[in-house]
Amino acid sequence: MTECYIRVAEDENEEPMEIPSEEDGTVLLSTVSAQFPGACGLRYRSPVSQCMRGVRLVEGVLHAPESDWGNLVVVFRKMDEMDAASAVKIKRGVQKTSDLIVLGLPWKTTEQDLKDYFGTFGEVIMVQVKRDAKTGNSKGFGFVRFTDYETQIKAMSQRHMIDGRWCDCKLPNSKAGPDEPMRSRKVFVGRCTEDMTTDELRQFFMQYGEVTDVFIPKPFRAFAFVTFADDQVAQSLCGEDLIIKGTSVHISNAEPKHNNSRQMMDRGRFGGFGGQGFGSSRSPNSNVNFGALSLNPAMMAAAQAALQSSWGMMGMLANQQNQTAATGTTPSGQNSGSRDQNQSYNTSSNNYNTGSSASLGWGAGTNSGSSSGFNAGFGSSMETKSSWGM
DNA sequence: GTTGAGCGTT
Repeated sequence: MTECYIRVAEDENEEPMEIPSEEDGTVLLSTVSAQFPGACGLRYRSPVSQCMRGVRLVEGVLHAPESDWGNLVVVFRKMDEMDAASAVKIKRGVQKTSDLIVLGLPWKTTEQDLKDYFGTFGEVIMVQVKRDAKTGNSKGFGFVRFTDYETQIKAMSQRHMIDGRWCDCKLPNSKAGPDEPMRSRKVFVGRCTEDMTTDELRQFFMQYGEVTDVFIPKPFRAFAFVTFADDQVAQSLCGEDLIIKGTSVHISNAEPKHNNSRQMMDRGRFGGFGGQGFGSSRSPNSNVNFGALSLNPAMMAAAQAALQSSWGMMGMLANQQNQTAATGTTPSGQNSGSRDQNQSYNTSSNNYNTGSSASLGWGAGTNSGSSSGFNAGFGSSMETKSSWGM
């Protein structure tokens, strides 16, 4: 077999592109993804069954279907609802406006002046001039909020001559975090194993986009942070369970350190899941209440993983299902059983952060030597987490 | 009754 070109398209109706095969007649997935970013495989329509058939993929090498390659269609990583969901997420994030601080205002400038001036850029929905409470004198700065994000971008991109002074219009420091939590370039990687190195994580996550930083807390805590150059790449991975070195890790938002679990719940992130009843009967005989349980570091980290984002708990539950399914088909797991691979989660309440009444359950096989309460242990672990300064 | 880099009483 000699090198030839095979025809590949994004869709059956699209014009195909020719990409080279290897000398042995196979095609490298990397060759495909070089032309079709995000590609993870190929498929074709079987002349026999008229169904779409997947092309065999082994270790990054695509093997020709039957006798030769016909017209191939690229399979992209996570189609349909995930792409749609992340597209919506991204769109929402981009369109969201925030208050802008206006610095350098003349003392005499009023809110009406601000509204008149910024109204020439686009619809204004809020203006403020900050004043001294007693004297009523302007402090020389204020805030403005536009309806449209495009207007906000325009306003921030230039200086403003207002009542005879040059003023700046920028994102206030106070709104850098909580207002736009979905636009982080950093993701939280839960359920890491100790043998994963920063280099390996970097290598792995490179496939999704440029990685600018990998941070693994020491000593080992079963999670890591990966920062991408592009926030959209980071966001597109959130909620995913990815397999690294045979271990399923869970990707979620890297929340700012001030976002503790209490704040997250008060913000109503868990509210939408109320009534769905997270598996209160999933493992009825293997649940241990936190109140009488001491957590080892990996479990502690797993708990943090759950609280890192609104998807964390869902992810852990989903993963538990995956794990259960996986152990059924895999003779011997690749993970040492001492870690968090075989624990079960359980809650009969949506109130995750109350001490004794919370009924988060952990699987059997945990060390229960100490009698320190969950609140104490968890509280200190959150303190530790804060000290890493995300 | 002043001032000129900053960061929002409600």
